[in-house]
Amino acid sequence: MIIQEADNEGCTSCIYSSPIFEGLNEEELAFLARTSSQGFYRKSEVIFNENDEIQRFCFLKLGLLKLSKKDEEGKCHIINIAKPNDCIGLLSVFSNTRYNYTLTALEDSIIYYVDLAALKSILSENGQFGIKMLARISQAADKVINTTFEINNKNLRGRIAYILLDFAENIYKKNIFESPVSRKELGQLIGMTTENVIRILSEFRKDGIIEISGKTIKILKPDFLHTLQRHA
Amino acid sequence: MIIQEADNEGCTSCIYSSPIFEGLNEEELAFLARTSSQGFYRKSEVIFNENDEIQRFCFLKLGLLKLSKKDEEGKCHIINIAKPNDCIGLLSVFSNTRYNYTLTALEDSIIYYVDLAALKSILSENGQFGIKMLARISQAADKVINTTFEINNKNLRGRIAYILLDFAENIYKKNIFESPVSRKELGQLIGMTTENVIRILSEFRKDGIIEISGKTIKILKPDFLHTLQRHA
DNA sequence: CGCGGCTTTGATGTTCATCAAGTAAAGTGG
DNA sequence: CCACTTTACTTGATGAACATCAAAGCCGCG
Repeated sequence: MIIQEADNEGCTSCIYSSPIFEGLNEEELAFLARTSSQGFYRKSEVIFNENDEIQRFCFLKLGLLKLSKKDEEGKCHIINIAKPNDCIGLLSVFSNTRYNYTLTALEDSIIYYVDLAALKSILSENGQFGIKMLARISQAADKVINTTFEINNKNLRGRIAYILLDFAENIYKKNIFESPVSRKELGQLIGMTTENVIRILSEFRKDGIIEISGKTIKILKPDFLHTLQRHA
Repeated sequence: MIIQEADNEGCTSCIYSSPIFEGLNEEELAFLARTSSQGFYRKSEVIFNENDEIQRFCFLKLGLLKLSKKDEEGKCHIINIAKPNDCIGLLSVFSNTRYNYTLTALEDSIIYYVDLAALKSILSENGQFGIKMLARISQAADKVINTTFEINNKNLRGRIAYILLDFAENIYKKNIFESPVSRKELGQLIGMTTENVIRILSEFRKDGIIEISGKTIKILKPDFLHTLQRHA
């Protein structure tokens, strides 16, 4: 990982252009930019670990990340996949001093860091900005809770259908894409064993619902997946 | 349900004494109190429904509530149980215009309502208060996410152990208590069928781990439940 | 007092995890 | 760059855990 200081090219302008900081005035933006930095991470690099101390507020500029957590038996579960402009660890930043989750890059990623104290100082002066942050945090939490809810109420076929559609519709906006995660990680994401992920993907392939070649997945019958997902 | 206006006895002082509004000055508290009201609900009364419009910020003064949601097949799931001073629907208030969940009283309950616009106006002026709200919302979300996570990773025995300990340790702070929910609701809360809830409770009773008489549950061997909960 | 919902127990069946075993791919060190 | 090791992927067979179905007693409520 490489960290660049704030004054280098790119970083300042990214604070300025981020939708997260929309509504802040020139002075506030400049103040934030002075305490900010950016990190470049390669695919599969760990950005922070469960239980690491929270020092900075961070958000994803480019790439794709996974938020994961180990259960009592040491088995890993993926809580969420973060897309650009998602505030990462949003759920812990204001309430905890340590992360509840481990953050790992699924693709090469760029992350912007803002000093927490600086952010809080802006927040304490600018209530409107605070309200926006409340909305943002609230939405992020809702999303995690809802996704978990939906996945839990589906059988295995429904879960695979759900996640394939999620990738196609929300992340890649295309019916053909490279899966950002391995079969094993897919299992960790939707709560099933690797073997069953593979079995059901194969089944969908044989049934002509999808095409698979390695990590590339093409959805041939999205409507069919929608039905599966809804009913199961 | 009965709604009392702000100026009646009790309500104003409750805004003043609530930990949620700690740190607000006299003027701010008075402003909030002017737009506030309280509602009394009987056990099993519905306070709001999934998809109702959000008009007010509310928090539980006294009693116990359940937050529930129906899945696509119409099956009900309990997302969370709210205790006094929990901000209710906290997860939707700042991001949505409608509730994601249905709120129902599990015991006779008193709820305080604060006008959302009034709250936002305070928030926009008082950034420190906003930061506290961020922490609070963040904590509430964390709690829901963590609980769901833990329950999902346990087998049925572990889930029953978990929820019995949760009631005993976090809600009633006693090893003997009246279950606030029916067997059916227990199932909805920890994701299992009513039949299996009953089966496992009976098993625990036969094994001398608990005593049951109707809704009254006495935990005889809490250590045993802790072990069960951890390992399964 | 009778009806509907809650509770309980037993029998049955399905879904899914686990185990096993083999191939392919990807990373590692000499 | 090749041998080696590890990790990912795949398929099949088995068994356990859990849901579903059925039936009967219980309780509260109108």
